[in-house]
Amino acid sequence: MAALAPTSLPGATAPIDLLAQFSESAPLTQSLPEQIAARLSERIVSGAYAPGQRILEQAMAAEFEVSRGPVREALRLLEKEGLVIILARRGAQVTNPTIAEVNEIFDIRAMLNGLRDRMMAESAQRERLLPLLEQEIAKLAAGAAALDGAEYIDTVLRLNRLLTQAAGNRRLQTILGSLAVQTVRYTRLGLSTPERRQQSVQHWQHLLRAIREGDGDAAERIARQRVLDSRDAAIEQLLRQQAIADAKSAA
Amino acid sequence: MAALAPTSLPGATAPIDLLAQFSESAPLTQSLPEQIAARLSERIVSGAYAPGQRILEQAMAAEFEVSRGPVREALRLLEKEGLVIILARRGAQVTNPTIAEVNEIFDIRAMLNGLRDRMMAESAQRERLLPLLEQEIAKLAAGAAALDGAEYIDTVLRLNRLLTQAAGNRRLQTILGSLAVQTVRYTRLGLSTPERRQQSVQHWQHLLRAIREGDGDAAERIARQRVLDSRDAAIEQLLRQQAIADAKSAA
DNA sequence: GTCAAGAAGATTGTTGACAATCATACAAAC
DNA sequence: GTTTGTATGATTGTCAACAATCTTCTTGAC
Repeated sequence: MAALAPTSLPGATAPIDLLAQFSESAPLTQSLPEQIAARLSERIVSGAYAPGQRILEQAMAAEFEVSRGPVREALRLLEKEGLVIILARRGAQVTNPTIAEVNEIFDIRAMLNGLRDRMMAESAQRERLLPLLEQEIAKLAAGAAALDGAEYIDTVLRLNRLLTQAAGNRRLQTILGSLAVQTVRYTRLGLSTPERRQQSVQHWQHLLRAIREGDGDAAERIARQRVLDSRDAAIEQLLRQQAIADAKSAA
Repeated sequence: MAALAPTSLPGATAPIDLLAQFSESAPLTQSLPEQIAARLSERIVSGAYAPGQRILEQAMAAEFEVSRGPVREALRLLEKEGLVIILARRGAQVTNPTIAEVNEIFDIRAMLNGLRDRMMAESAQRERLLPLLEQEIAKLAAGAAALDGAEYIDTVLRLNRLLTQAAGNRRLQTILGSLAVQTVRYTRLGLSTPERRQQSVQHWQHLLRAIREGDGDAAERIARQRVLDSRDAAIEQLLRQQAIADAKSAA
């Protein structure tokens, strides 16, 4: 009955599709729950759905013109990503991460990116990936000043996805993909300063050298530092958002 | 209609409940899908359901005397734990991890246990946990020779759970809990040798000292080494199981 | 004998309705 | 004035049936 084509959902506009962006191998046709999850993910990440806001199965089913079943499953997918929390008999609501929780996410990312980049440096077949990496990092270096915020972050995301896929650890891919969605939520709109970008580019270049030289220890150390630096930016961004929210509620 | 009491499922025997064992805070009444997931998890971990075996929604619904809805959701929970894989329009089947995938799981555990134990060592409130840790590790040291396989592993699991909960990183708890279920699948029946146990106890004691002294670097290094050692045991165990399975299929 | 095409059966995906539970508002008692 | 109990409405949990899809078996051609 309900069509399964990617853009079959009513009111579909931008096919940004954040979830698919990080999935290991995007299937040509997304399932209905996945399509719904992608749409909702977009709204949460963009801030259209505020933290704490409830998401009612009935209302979503009506809007997307499906029954509650697929919506239900979509909400479970979003829970896996950490974008909503589902309480028994109380339904789903948009998560409202504290500073502490954002710290936790970045701590985990720091460790797992370290593992990933160490694997990369110690992989026998890294030669094959090096040209691609060099190209992407060159793009990053060139665009550090030129690109706008969203483009810059997209480039970094692409770079990260490249490394994650190359590491060849499926479960690591899944976990990092899930954490990436959460990360994007706090960095996408964040205007990274030129200084921070400059430092980020330097980190990537150091990482590239470590991988080229097969230095796993260095690759891990650099990756870790890079994530912990980006954590600071995310925290700042979150504080700014919260300040705005507080000001609004006070007005 | 269907009762929700913990033992309401037909044919319920042992309330082992592996899933609840690793959940952050076991709710007093498990939901129907959770109960079903726990039962199926038991069967997969124990080997009653062989790798590759399909799990049909209809059949499970009939056996547990529920409709397919809760079974469906239970299977999604098991997928999250990595015990089954769900393919679109082809249903769920028990995962059949390769040596490479087990390696991947332990690699991730090594990193995240490292983070966890570093957090523990650097936590200001570690003083409060130290007596409990000392007690458990003493129990482990005393029982290294006396306890049987399952008891020994349970003690190690309890110790790990204690540390994971104490770290206070919810997402880390979730990820490590999920990985632990997978790990148990390959170590529960594995008869660790006395030598390996002895070495494991030593590692725990070294870790204890590092935590007591607040040495985060050491705690991380030791935790990592401990997991990588246990990885070897798991791989051996897996090879043995596969050899048995091969012999059976050849006969 | 092997391979391809088609039909039948099995299985998941989706739907709408009903049951159980929870949150809220209101009233009554202390 | 505060608190407790109750009734009502809202919302999720579960169910059984239907639709869509995949797998397997059979049939036929080369």
